[in-house]
Amino acid sequence: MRIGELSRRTGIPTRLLRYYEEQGLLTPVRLANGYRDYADRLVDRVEQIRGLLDAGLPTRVIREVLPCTDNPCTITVTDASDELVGLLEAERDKMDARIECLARNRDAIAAYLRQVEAARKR
DNA sequence: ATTCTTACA
DNA sequence: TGTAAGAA
Repeated sequence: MRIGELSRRTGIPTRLLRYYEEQGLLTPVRLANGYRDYADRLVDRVEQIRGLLDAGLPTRVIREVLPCTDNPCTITVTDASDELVGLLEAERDKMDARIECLARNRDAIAAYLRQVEAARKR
């Protein structure tokens, strides 16, 4: 499929799909006319990338972790560099911190909503 | 009509 | 990330 269809199927603007390619996150083949040709399986890949990006991981880290997700993860475990491990540990900690922050805000909002509900019944 | 590249806000 | 210009 060409970039337009992939964009429709993933909800990601074509601008970003080209950007992901530039960052080495996607590697579509080229048609004779120069148009990018994306394999169907790349739809999942794009969703994968979105998830990681939304989680706050920088593209340089995703670039190294992604190949680990679609291939049999045997060789990847072997060549996990100390640097990558450190990067991922740092990302994990950031995620933990954000989860805690979100949980607090969620609880605060939930409490507020309960108050609103109680007030309406009276 | 679609996509491509490059460049700028 | 969004948008624009010019070419294919």
